[in-house]
Amino acid sequence: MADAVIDSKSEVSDARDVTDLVLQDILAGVLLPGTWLKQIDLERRYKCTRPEVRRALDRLAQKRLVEHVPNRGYHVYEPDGRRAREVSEIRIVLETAVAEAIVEKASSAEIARLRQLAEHFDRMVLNGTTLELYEANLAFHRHLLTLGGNLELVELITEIRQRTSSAPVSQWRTRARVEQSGREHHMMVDAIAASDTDRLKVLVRQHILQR
Amino acid sequence: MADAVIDSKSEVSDARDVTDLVLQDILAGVLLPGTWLKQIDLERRYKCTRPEVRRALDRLAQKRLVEHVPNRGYHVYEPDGRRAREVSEIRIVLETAVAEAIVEKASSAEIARLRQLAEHFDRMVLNGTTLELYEANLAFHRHLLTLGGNLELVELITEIRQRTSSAPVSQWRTRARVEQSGREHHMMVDAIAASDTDRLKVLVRQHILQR
DNA sequence: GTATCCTAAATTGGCACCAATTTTGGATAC
DNA sequence: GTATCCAAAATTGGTGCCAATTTAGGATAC
Repeated sequence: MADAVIDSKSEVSDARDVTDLVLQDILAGVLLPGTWLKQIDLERRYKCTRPEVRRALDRLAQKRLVEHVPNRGYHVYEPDGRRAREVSEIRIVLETAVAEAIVEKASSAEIARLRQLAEHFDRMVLNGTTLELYEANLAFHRHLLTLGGNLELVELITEIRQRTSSAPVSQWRTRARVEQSGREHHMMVDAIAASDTDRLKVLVRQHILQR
Repeated sequence: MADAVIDSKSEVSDARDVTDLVLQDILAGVLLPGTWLKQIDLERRYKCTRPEVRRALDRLAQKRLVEHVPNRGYHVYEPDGRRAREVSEIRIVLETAVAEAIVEKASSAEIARLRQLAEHFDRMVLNGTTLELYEANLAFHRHLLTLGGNLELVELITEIRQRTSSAPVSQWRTRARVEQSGREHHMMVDAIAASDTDRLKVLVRQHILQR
């Protein structure tokens, strides 16, 4: 992807994978749950070819973000309360489990970096798009988990995070809630700096549940 | 260089998805790590079309069981010690976490069913193929996890189990080890029947690590 | 006026062909 | 004898076309 960044012509869309573009539009709430993703529309919307569209849809179906109905097409999954709850449970188990390793291994330099990312999130709350906010949040949490030392876990959580974010707009709509998220980020960094594992665990649990 | 072995006899049914067939051959050790999966070979081996092969390869690449090198093709991933260790860690965290729920919710009927599956595994140790043994093991663990009540977790663990089973043959080679697995299954069922959560957790941890 | 059937448009999904890139084998130069 | 370069073969990956299936619209019967 590094070489693709240099090539910033008229549109970024040619360089990045179509799958990510559709994914982001689903996460951003542009493509609402239940919407039928007609291949001809996606083809035009993302300026790409038919096979690319099909591959993207197949990948999203594998990730279970869209459902495939043979000879009918693909449509965005409806939000599933049970699934969302179960994914939250899984995230709590995994993310509180790494809390110990994080407190143990975090150097002051890495804590400073984490603080930077928390501040970047705050800035995006004030003057950033929904997508930028989403990515700032993701960056913070990815770096947080990276401190645990289990890279496979970082990827896994990043993956399952996308799994139930079918209605991020409604979840992130209220400004108060987003600002609360920002404060919690800083509290987590504080807990790490203070080597307070138990507090970090409580914060992580709350942070996942409150959304 | 060792190319994909062409064996036109092993075709069983057109009904199943090609992706699963390739997946099973990788898990069974028929397609060894490092093997280049030439599209023309797969096409003939599984009696399917070129697009089907491509979709299967793309899906396996998403699951990170094969690596895609542009204009070169797809090859089976080499076993990665670090990754295997990290996946084991994740599995321990997740599977010990559901231990409580399992002990709490398991009815006598479901415990009996679990016992059946453990016994089925034992039979496959004696007179079953590597694949049948693998599936009997999977069936036991899936039912075990199902008792926890978090269906999303069942799917997730099933998924990450496949993620590092690139060398199941070497892992499962010794009969003594497989028989030990069978005994551990029964010990786990015993612990559930006795409502001994802590013992179940210890057993689960050992079971994951010993492989 | 309503329900049913039938025809036509639209969409999906598979198939075959072709261009682009890489690898292999051999010939040539040193 | 060894290394380098070039040409031919093979493989990947994209494009366009067409068949199969579904849906929408309208005509007909009751």
